Amino acid sequence: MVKITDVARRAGVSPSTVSYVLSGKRSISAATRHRVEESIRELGYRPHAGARALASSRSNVVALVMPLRSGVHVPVQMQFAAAVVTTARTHDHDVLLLTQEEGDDGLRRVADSALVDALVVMDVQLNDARVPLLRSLGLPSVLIGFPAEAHGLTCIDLDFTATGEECVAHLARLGHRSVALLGSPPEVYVRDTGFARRTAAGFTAAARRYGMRSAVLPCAPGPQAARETVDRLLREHPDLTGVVVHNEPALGPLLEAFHGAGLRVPADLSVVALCPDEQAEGAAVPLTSVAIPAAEVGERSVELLMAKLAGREVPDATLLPPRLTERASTAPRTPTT
Amino acid sequence: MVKITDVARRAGVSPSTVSYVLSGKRSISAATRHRVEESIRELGYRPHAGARALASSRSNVVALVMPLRSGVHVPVQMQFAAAVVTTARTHDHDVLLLTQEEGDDGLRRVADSALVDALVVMDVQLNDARVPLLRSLGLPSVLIGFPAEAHGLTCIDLDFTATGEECVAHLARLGHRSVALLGSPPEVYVRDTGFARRTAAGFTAAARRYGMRSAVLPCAPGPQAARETVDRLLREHPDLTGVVVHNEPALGPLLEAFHGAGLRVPADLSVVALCPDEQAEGAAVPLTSVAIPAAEVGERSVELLMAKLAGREVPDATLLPPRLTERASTAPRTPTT
DNA sequence: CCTTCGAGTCGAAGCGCTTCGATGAACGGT
DNA sequence: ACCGTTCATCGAAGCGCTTCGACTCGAAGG
Repeated sequence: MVKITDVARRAGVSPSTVSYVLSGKRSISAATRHRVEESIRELGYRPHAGARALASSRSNVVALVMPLRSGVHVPVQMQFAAAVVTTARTHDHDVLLLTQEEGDDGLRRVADSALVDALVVMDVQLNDARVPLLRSLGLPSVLIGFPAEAHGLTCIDLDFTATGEECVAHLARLGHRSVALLGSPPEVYVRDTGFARRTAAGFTAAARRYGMRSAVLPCAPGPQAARETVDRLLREHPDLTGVVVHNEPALGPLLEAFHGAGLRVPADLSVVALCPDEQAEGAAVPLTSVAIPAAEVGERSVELLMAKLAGREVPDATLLPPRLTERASTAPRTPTT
Repeated sequence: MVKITDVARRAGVSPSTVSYVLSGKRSISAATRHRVEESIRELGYRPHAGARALASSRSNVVALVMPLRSGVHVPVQMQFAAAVVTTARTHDHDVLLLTQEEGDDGLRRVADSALVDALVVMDVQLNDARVPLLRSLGLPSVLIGFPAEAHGLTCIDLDFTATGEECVAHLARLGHRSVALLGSPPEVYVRDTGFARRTAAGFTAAARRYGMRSAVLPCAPGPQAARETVDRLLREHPDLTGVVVHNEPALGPLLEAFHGAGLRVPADLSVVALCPDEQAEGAAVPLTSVAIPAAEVGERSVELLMAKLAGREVPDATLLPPRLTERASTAPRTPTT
């Protein structure tokens, strides 16, 4: 194994000089830098990560805590993870993969043992048990999603309020006057996720602003539940011409239920979905949709982390603007006779 | 930060004794062990990972190299990754996530810098450029999949030969006499993956053994290609009653093409798929299938790695037996009039 | 011309842990 | 009673790196 003293000897300098060439923390003459860099290349030198971590109290590793078993759409998680790894690498950091399973202890372990020097925590819930822990850990962290009490934490997510608004705005532009949001099953609203509520709030507020009639209905997954939801929707809102679906697993069944009810998309009903692009593209009628910008979230979270590690101030909350992609499922309202 | 000397002082022993309690590498009296463990608990001591790595030249981290952008079914990859992380944790190791993108350099980097002490490499291709590198790296590694020249490497995968055989055996038991394997697009056979060929070999050998007529056809993805493949298949093998599909993306289109050709599954045609269970269950007619045992592969690969790290001998090749799950798409051959 | 300063470099002191050899103590065998 | 063993523990020497203070030298400032 080649070490820093080997490089130093070959370049005719002291080990500390080599270190300074590597870190750039002190000025080095061009000539010396050159010789050192040459020696490094020739010897194929790589600093020993452990030694470095010990001496500098920086491991250059960030932890990524993933919900490896959750209901979140898996390919989206993957995109996110890929973005985190890639971005971390551009900042000379590596990524340690932790699962939600290990829970609190896992976080504490990697933090206390100085295995990592920052954390990215995915899938944060409204009342996430890890939040107090993260506060006390003394390591920079970024949360994907917003807990109820986010003060002093750095959080990032799609701006679901704006997403709700944007979907309504799109339908408004197309002339729709009566719209509905089909959301998550009731328990989700109660239990954990802030985003369901935020979407609904944006949706409702925008509808009011545009002077549209609007409704918000929860929807359980499964064809049976979808049919019931659609029945109820059409009964209670016979003039409905636009819906927004914020419920990936129920999306397919709902579309079939619309079909079953004799509604053609988009002729009779315009549909906007909140779902991954693949899903939107794969539907029988390609769906106008807003996707979770997973790659962007991943990239930005690492960037926030790096900023914090560098001692820079970062905003507590980062909300990424929704991007609505128009596809075939939305059309101007056909004036009903 | 609490360190080993703090624990030692509190327990009234020397640091080395604490270390030996932790590692179990020397015998310690029950009384002393007890006092030390108590102190550790009370102080909340965690050894500094870097210091440990430096002193012991073991980082207790394994690298997982994932193809984060590839065509491999993503949820299956996830399952695999989850199993790797979980199993690694049971052996007191953590997992560093690398992407294929970083390529050779990434492997060399984490190896040379002693960031990790072993590697799990997914998605190994027949002529994988990383193979020579892995040989020269001097770290234990486990490959998921088999390269052309696997000598001296530890590889693990589903036993595709046995899988081909098992599918045929299943159809044979049901009385089928003429079967076909619909495989990957032609380029796959040529380019990279050994498993396509191995499945075909097992399939053909078993068919011969059972005295069945058999054919192997490649199949490109997409509805168009699927229809052409099915047309050709029925034309060339009019007596066909069973097919095995080893091509996840083409599976849906193929089923539709069968339907379009007037074939009912399983009444007219029995279908066995090689695909994830979710996909098999989600089909219109739930498919009899063999799944890649991702979780098992992940677990076993880490176990192999740990054995190698412990200096134990491990087999070069580990082939996991296929498990065929019967669902609705296969049925006894209905004797044609 | 002497001081001051900054740029460039070195030496040495750790960072927190593991591990090796050494040291006692206890113990059974003769 | 003595010796060889084994068991339990300690002290000290690193592991390979970073970093702090100190030093030198030439240029700039008075």
